[in-house]
Amino acid sequence: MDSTFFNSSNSNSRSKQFMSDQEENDNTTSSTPENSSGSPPPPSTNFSDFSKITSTSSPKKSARRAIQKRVVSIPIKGDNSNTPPPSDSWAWRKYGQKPIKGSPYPRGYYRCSSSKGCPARKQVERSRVDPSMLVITYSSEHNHPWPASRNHHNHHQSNSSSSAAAAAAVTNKPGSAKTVALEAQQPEHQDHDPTFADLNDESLITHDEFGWFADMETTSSTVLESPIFTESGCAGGADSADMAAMVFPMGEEDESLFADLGELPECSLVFRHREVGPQVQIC
DNA sequence: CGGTTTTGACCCGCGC
DNA sequence: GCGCGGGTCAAAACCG
Repeated sequence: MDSTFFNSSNSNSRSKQFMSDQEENDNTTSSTPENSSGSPPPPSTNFSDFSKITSTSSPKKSARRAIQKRVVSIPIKGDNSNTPPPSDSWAWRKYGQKPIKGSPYPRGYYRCSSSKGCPARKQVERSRVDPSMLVITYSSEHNHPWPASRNHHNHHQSNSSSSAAAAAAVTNKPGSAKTVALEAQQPEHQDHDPTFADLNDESLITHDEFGWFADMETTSSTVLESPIFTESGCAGGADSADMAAMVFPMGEEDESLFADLGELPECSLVFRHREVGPQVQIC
């Protein structure tokens, strides 16, 4: 099914691909001139998970292909240990689950099934620091198009994807909020990649290739009242700057997008890579 | 019947 | 060099 996706990487480096990509991504996203210059290590707060992804750098990895990632942290109402991942309008197929050391909760691995060859993947896990937080990491290759119609897929998956349906149910829980951290990855030599640059500007993230990314961002752009963010973001203040994440309010357009998402909670927090420090908004 | 989930095994990078 | 941890594969089971 996803043969196309996997064909992009050799069997020998299947796992490496993703791992290295993350690292590359980290490198890329955290190496922006503004950020790299004396940027302190990520806060060792609830964002520990994000830190690994957004701040860690691994220069040794050569550029291969761009991988964009977004990390979404969603406060979950209730503390069900079997909380399914929130729906994000795309169909996801779970392809693995692994217990994470240091965390009583396993991490689920999902692959986009909205369309053949969909390179997107996401990891869903409970925050080890705050079990009430669900951390979702979205990732996709830079040059791979994202399913054009999320709405369509969303509806579609509702019928065929139990996980998606379940996820929606979860996110529909009133009072729940989401924290979203997204990050993008790209080859080292593409520091100025226009597309990637867009990632630093929510208003421009609308390219087809990154339509999903833009959508994701928008989708997760709702503000949120995140314990995590409250602690490290608000309290942390400066140290959260290197988190390369920021929060931005959800505008009407965002809401429109959210409309079709439905499953997203009233509040969500978005972390983005940007030279600007994170912003915190509480709804 | 097609697609998804579950779960054990395998692979690989990293740290010691 | 070895062990650990994380990510993915693949087969079987499950579900609508």
